[in-house]
Amino acid sequence: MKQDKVSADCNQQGGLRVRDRIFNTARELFYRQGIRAVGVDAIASEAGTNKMSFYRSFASKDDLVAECLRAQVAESWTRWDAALAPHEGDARRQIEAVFEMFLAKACSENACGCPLSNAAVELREESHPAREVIREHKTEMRNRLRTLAKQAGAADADALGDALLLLLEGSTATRLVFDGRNGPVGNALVAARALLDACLPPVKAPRKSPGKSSGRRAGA
Amino acid sequence: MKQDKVSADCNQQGGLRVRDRIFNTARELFYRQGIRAVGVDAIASEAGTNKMSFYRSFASKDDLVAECLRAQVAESWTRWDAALAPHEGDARRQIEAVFEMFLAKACSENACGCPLSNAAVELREESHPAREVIREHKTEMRNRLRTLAKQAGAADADALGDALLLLLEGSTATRLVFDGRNGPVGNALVAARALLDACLPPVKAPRKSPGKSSGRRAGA
DNA sequence: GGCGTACGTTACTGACCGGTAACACCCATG
DNA sequence: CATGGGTGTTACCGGTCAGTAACGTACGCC
Repeated sequence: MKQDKVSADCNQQGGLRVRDRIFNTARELFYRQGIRAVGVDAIASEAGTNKMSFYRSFASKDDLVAECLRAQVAESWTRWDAALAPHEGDARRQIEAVFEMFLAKACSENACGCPLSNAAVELREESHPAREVIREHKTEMRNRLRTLAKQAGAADADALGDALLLLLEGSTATRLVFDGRNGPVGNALVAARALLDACLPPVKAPRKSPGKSSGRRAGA
Repeated sequence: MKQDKVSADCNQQGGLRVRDRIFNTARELFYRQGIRAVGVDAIASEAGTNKMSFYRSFASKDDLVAECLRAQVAESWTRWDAALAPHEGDARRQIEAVFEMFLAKACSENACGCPLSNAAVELREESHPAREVIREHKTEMRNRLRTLAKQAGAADADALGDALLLLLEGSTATRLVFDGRNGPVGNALVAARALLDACLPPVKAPRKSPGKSSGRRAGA
């Protein structure tokens, strides 16, 4: 009756199918306002459609939530691998690179924590389909950091990997309270560097000029 | 009509007034299941009373939430001060003590994160009365850690304090996903010790035997 | 006894929630 | 032209939410 389809979507999602518009809108709203705070009606209307079309594309809200988190996981690993790639073979530099990438996201304007960790707070029922996604992702993250720590030559790689994970999780968590510029996340990178300096063996004859490997002040 | 008052409260809150029973029940339910997941009806009936008595004691659910968090803040600082007291004058030992206390709580069975941080995830509206409580508490925590770092002689005390805060926040946050025994929180203390060793000047003639100050493996 | 305080009980409001039914319409494909 | 898939529209369901009104009752205190 009133199918505009060219306008109506205030968000710039012109050519996308309804399902994708709903999906993108849901991810944004869930992240910004919280999962429980956003109803399917709000998602649908914000996506320029209605609730009926929502349920033609998704079996339930819970399913949509799980799928949004799965997409988040995939994007997260894409960024992760992209950060590692330029420093193949230098595990310590890879750790620093993944920290830089991660913290840049966490610090960015409008960031409000980790979508997965936030979902873990909001969705406590063990039966929720999102919980498996969350646990799997965090476990994988932990394993990857421990592996990197081992490759970097840490004596207790598991402890170092866990320490790095705690710094990362703390960084995203504090962003729900503190500013991105003046908050404690601004010191996460120097903390990681200090930890790496303390737990890793001294640099063993790198190929390049050995004096400037860890750029800024490494003392704190 | 049916006022039992001696039984009816399955939880052992026999002699307490209705207001206190509601308050305690609400804190427990909010923490365990999440704030948005718990309605006033559930709180009232779990406290052995009804919704009408709820609204005779509290102006609104949001008010109750804020008051629960304020109580959490007060208890938190009580534990904090109790942890510091035995080591007056030894700031580094105080930091370790507060970490031990904090992590013991975070690791304990049935722990599921920090009530304040969890509330920050669930209650995103800036106007919510809980947000001020949360921000104030986390800021105070940051300041105290920075002060302790300075007293311990850190060159960059602000950075060290922030690093410690990130470790603490990460520890509570990961407890919503990982087990208390096998999770990364188990390595938070060694991480903190490594950080302290790296950022603090070497021990300057302590009174006691200097060889065993940092008990376990300090190298991480 | 009178009275006030604290509390229980029932019933209700209006809003919102997740989810569904039925129907109309556009448009591409055959 | 006919068909069918994708979509918009309206109306509805049962349930839950936060919050309120009105009334009844137990008990302590003067």
